[in-house]
Amino acid sequence: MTLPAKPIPAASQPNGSGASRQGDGARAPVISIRDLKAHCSTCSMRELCLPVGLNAEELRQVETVFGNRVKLRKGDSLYRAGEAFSSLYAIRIGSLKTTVLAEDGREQVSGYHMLGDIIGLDGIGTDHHGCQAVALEDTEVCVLPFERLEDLARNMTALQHNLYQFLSREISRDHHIMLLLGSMRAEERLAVFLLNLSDRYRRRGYSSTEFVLRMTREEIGSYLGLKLETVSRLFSRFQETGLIQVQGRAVKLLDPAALKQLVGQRS
Amino acid sequence: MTLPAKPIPAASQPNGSGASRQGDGARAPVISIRDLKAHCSTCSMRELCLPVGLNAEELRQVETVFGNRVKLRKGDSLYRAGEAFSSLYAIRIGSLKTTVLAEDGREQVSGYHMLGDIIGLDGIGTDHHGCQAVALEDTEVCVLPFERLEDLARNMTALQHNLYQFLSREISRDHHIMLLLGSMRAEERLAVFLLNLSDRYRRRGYSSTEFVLRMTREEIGSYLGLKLETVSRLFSRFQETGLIQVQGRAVKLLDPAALKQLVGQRS
DNA sequence: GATGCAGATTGATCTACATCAAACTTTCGG
DNA sequence: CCGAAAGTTTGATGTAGATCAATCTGCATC
Repeated sequence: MTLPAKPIPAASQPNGSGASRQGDGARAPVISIRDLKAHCSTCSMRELCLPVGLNAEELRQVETVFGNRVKLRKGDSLYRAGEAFSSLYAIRIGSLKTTVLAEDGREQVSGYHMLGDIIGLDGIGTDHHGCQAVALEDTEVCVLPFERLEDLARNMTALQHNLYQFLSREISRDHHIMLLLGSMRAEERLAVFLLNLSDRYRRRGYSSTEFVLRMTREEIGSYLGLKLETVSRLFSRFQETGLIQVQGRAVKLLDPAALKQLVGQRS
Repeated sequence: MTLPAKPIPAASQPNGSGASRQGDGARAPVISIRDLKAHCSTCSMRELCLPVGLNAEELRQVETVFGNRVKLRKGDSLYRAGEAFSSLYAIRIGSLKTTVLAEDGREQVSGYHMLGDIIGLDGIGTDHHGCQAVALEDTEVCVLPFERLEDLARNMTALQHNLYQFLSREISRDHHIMLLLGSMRAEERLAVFLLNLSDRYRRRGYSSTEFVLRMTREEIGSYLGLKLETVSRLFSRFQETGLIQVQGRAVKLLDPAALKQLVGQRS
């Protein structure tokens, strides 16, 4: 099931550039690249990430524990379902999808994660990753060895609490996706998806009305419990009715209010 | 939105008896009933619950923190969405459903919890409960004040780890429900539901093939993203094909293997 | 700049499940 | 023990979204 590890030429591409497509699903080795140690104090995601609310001295301590960074190219797996769990990962740059798979091989996108997000949380309970994490573009994550995180949390109330909060928020998010999957029409699902992205981009200081989707129609469909054709049709319909403007993966929300209103509407 | 609190006559009914139906959705006050303090050391759910793996001395400490017990009658709410969060709850006797609700009022069952389960985990992240918990029968829970739990966890590695694990496992469970809601046919969903119950009853020492459902067809449907009529038809069909035997809420699994095989099958 | 291929769009048709409807059964308060 | 209400079953019909299929578009590689 697991492809052989394939080393990545260290720091071959500054992230965000037009790095060459890899897309072979290679496993990303956890490599420490020169002095690319995590530096939370200067990280732009400081206020959204795990160390939120820590003071300078605490930040310094946390940095000593937050291990190396890992670079991923588009299509690389950060971890796979079933692998031994040892670390959480904080996304510094880029984005990943996580997918769960059923016994019969069916696969479903269970999450769409962007910078500042912590992933790998579902591995704590069983000591094995319960899903696969795949980079959707060139991506960089900080490695957070969980045992050391636990140790540190014991003497740092704020960090301890942040950890509980991150886990808990993931649960809340999942509950809302369950609501979406269980009781919303296709149209509503896509609207919720777009509004959620909009909100997350806004909180990260990016435009909340113009962004580029990192997932294919098929991946979005999988995430929303729909088929790719349905997703495509909905994008077209939303464009026709003046709600959005779409050009492939590039989306512009023209009328977010109307999009919001659409949620919770009868057919 | 919140109904006025309504006191419950203390310990009017030994649990499990034919306690009179209440069903008015009354709010259960957190009452401490005489000396009904939690006693993990003698609790039958010790091995499944939060204190799993603690030694005798640790257990003793935990007991001092695990507050009072609360009794609920069928239909009572343990907490409601939006209420301030302060405690987790460990189910001692009985069962509860949790429901999330969308802005437009739509409600969906997000969980079906039985003895040994810890509920309220989604409140940690926001300091407010994200869902409502309603007793499905006469039920008793232990109150675990979260702040004191956090304090205790700082000096008790095993408890700290258990807490993280419980949170993480809830995430894994939710991911699997997302998989179910997003990509399984109605038949498969009900089969997974029944097999999951079977497994949970087995691990609690009850029969894994004969049990009584505590939810209505409508609640089961809501949980599985189906309509009550569909659930009812599926029960009938499963009975016709000899997979199960149903009599209202009483279910007997006649062929669990076939039920398992059904999952992941094309139409 | 040509070529190949993954991804996207759009149309026609099918179907699993929802919806509407009616009868039946169980539960529970009085 | 009766009657109302809640819950369940079963049938007839409707429909949102799936499936099948064909074409189109963009972008990565040579």
